[in-house]
Amino acid sequence: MVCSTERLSKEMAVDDQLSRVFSALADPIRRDMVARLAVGDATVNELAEPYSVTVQAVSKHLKVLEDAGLVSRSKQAQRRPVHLEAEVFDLMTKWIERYRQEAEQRYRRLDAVLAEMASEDTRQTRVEGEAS
Amino acid sequence: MVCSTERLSKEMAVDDQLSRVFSALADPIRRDMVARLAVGDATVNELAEPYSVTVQAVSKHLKVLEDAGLVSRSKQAQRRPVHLEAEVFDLMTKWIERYRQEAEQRYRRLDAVLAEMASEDTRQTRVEGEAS
DNA sequence: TGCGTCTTCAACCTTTTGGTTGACTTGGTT
DNA sequence: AACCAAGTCAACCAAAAGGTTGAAGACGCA
Repeated sequence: MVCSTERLSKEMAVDDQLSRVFSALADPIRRDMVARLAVGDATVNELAEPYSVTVQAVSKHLKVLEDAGLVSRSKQAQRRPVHLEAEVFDLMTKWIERYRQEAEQRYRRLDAVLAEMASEDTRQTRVEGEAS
Repeated sequence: MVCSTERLSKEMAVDDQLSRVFSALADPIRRDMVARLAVGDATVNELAEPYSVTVQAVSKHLKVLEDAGLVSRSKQAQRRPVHLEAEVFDLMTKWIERYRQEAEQRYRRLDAVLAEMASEDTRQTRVEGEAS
């Protein structure tokens, strides 16, 4: 296995982004904003409207989402329309699916082993029963 | 749309668990432990070994993972084997896929609109070019 | 130019998080 | 009984997160 510094730094970078993405979506308000943005782009004020927090707080939330790569912001006069970037979701999905599948495979293997043991137990019991 | 208190509380409960799961996986050490547990169950000491933190810290991390429903712990003498629970991953996957798909559909629609506009532009340009 | 709107920046506060050390519980071992 | 090993609990600490208010920057419009 190659362990060059580039690879290491790349791994760490991925790790960091994964941390940022998960962390960004750990907040209900930010998840809600993502849901809103899936419908269409929106300005900061529009995004702030449903919540009982200040616009400044929403601006901070958007910065978190942007740093995670979940969202991008363009310029339209004094407006700053926010756009959802769907690609980053793949990063998470890949990570999740990987370990979910491993865990499930292991579960199935364990199931098979248990079934095997159970059938051996019955055989054993039968023999013992015949012996006594 | 039904807005009974049961439904609301259930929605909030789901929301909370989603927050806990995302939050739990936002930490690199905890993600690493999940990766380790996908291979097989492990004790607290085994899990702590690779990291330069105390066992107590790892114990706390495990509590976070457990509260998120990502992990369960049984008793074996003084050991406390940790087991990965794969089902919770579905909760995240569903959430992610939902909004990713919406965003991508929207992107495709936008693409179509832009293509339409582009072809109209070319037609326009051609007409202008012929006129000048 | 001056005004109003949209947005961000800066300073501050409180709560949460991730870590530490030290004491305690629990269950095997000798 | 004495001891050791695995984990957890409790108290504490520093840094980060999420929120607030107040000021400032950027742009359109009268």
